[in-house]
Amino acid sequence: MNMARLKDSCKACPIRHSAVCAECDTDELAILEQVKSYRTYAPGESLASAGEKLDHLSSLVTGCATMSRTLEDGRRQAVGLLLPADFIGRPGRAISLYDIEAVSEVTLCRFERVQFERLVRETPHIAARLLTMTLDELDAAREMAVTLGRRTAREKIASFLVSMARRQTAVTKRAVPVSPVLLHLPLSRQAIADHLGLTIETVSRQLTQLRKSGLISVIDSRDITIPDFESLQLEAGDDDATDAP
Amino acid sequence: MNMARLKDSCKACPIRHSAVCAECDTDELAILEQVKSYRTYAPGESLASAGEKLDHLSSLVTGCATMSRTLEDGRRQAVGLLLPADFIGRPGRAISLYDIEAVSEVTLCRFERVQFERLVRETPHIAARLLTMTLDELDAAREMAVTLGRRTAREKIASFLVSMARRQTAVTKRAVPVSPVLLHLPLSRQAIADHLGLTIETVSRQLTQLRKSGLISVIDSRDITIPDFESLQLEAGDDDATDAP
DNA sequence: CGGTTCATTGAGCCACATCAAGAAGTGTGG
DNA sequence: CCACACTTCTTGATGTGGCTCAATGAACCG
Repeated sequence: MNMARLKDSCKACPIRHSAVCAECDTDELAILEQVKSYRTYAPGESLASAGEKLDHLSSLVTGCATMSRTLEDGRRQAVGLLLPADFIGRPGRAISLYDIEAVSEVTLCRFERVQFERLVRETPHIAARLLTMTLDELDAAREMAVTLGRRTAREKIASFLVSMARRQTAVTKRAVPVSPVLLHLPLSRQAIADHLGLTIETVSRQLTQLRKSGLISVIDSRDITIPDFESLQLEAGDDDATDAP
Repeated sequence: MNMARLKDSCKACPIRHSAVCAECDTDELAILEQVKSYRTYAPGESLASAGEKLDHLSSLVTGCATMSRTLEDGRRQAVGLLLPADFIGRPGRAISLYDIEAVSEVTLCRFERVQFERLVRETPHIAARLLTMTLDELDAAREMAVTLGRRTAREKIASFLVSMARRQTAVTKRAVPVSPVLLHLPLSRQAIADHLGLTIETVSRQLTQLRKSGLISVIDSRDITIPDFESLQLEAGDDDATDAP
């Protein structure tokens, strides 16, 4: 990661056109550049803890992180998977409701809370983009609720893979994944289980079931190919356009 | 419902200080009054359908509605329970992702989509309030995901009752429910099951279990009392402050 | 008072969890 | 280079929480 280059200019930033700053013009970007700061985290490192203060709001620039809650007896449920351009933290609330943990090495573009909250108030382009992004996250969270509440283990795994493939192609600017899809999973089996409300064993078993059904082929534990994307979508019971704008 | 009075003035509106218009000043309210219209729906009536156009954005003024998705084979998962002051529809997207159905008689305060989207752009007080409300909904949706993914049937029922009690007292302006809590459930057993990812039979059984444990007492199928609110919270595995501002 | 809807309760079953044992990869130290 | 520990994933055997199927009860209503 070339930090110097990131610091120099928002124009070279890989998430310039998709993060909370996406709608900003040159002048507004200049303001952001004055107050932003970067920080990197190692895999496994904590970016925030449930119940504790979070005094920076950030955009995730590179890497991957999970947002989750752990119940007192150790049960863990993930509520979000953070990829580049995703926003971390809630304006107006200093206490995080969730644990946020780096999955791979993560770089954040950070703003101090009070400064960012002023920016939201005074910069309509930021406020508007933040609203759009929050509405998108709300859709994603509700879609997650449908999956967690009513889909079978097999459908959960299939829809997780479909969703990951969609987000992966969203980054590379293509509208829709084209078969065969080569998919890299940033998450361990345990992390996938935490996202889907399953156990690690069930995740493993369902993946081998999907493989035996010919819906995926497994390269190694973190990489699979999807020979026919539409078939996998059908398997997910996926009838919507979650990632539509 | 005295429609004439509702139409006359936003000042008499029961959700004046909690809906999307909460932060508006007198001038802004005057603009809203020009473009708003009311509509009532009978119990069971549809306010929106997944995949279909929704050309009004609304605030729910009185009554109760559910937001849900039904899979092709009939499985249904609710993703939200709409109570007075809640907002319906998404600025920027004309197609509803969910079915919205009146549970009791519902009154909406409606705005035509294009007009409202202009208001959001030109009225910072509305944009700001909408952002806050969306962030609150996002928190609620994520909390729901934790419940759906990792809590047992008993915990799901307990946390549902706790959440309903909190929202009920939020309306009456008290900060926190005081024991004993008298709670009215606007939902049928089937609707509760749809919210919690359970069957109607499991909902019924868990309610009688909670009753036998002395955590609730059942007046009739829609009304219960909670003798000790804190005990029920413990039963829910509830360690957070979901409804905090 | 029969018909309809909604809730409760019981009996049996199944999808997924739990428990347990390898297998495969990865890093460390000798 | 191997030996060993450690982590992650897979696979099998067994258990169980909640679902399915079925019957009964309770409230409402024409």
